[in-house]
Amino acid sequence: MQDALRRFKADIFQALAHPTRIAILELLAHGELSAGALIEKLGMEQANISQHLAVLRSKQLVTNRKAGNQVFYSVRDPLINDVLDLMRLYFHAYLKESLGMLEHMEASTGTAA
Amino acid sequence: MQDALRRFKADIFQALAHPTRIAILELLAHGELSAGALIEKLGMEQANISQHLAVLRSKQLVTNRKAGNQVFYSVRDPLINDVLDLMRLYFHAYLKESLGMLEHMEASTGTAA
DNA sequence: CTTGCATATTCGCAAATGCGAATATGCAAG
DNA sequence: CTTGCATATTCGCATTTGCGAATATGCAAG
Repeated sequence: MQDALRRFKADIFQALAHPTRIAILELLAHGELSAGALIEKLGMEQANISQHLAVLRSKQLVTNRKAGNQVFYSVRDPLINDVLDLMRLYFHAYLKESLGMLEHMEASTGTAA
Repeated sequence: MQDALRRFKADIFQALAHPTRIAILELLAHGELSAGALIEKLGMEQANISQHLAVLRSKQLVTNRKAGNQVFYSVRDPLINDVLDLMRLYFHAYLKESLGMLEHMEASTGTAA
């Protein structure tokens, strides 16, 4: 049971583990978009985006609504946006630390030639 | 730049995208543990755990402290625990929904034979 | 029914991942 | 220096992933 839970989490993380899929979710954070709109905004191959959408669908991270010719996607649970926001915080902390490390290195090696 | 950020996030999620690595981080949430302790608690191959620790190290999710013969690991930034906690929330929401769906199905098909 | 558009799926194929077996490294005791 | 323990790395090998090209599906207009 404990293990099933971890597999579940790992599956979700796996679905998030691609820059294009993160971009899709971030674009959808503001509201639903058609597949075509996503393809245009991301400037990538149609098949590629469709495949990534299939991954997000299979893990139930997005839902889709068909309207005539088009398919509109939206994030199923806003908690996912919270996770992405937390990652943004994490990135900033990390970045600050990296910059601090850089400054420290420059200070100790001497900035002037 | 936007893209670099997404690659960064995707890399972190990728590191989280394995049940064993999630288990490691959850065990470390309460404090540092030696590699040996992790191996024992998880009951898996030594090489396997060591490989997973290498992944977590390479993404800087954990730090290690060497003490004589042993190596002690700890999570570098507690924010990662927050991410895992959020995932727990997500899982519970998801589970409740799944159960709700199940109940609904049973109700509409009729529980009695 | 045919044509055309939006989207999804399938098909190789290259690259990445996960695993255990085997081997290497590094420290510490004798 | 040798021996032994704790941990890390390397080596095949099987599985999974990501991609574009090609093809399929489904709806809507004529």
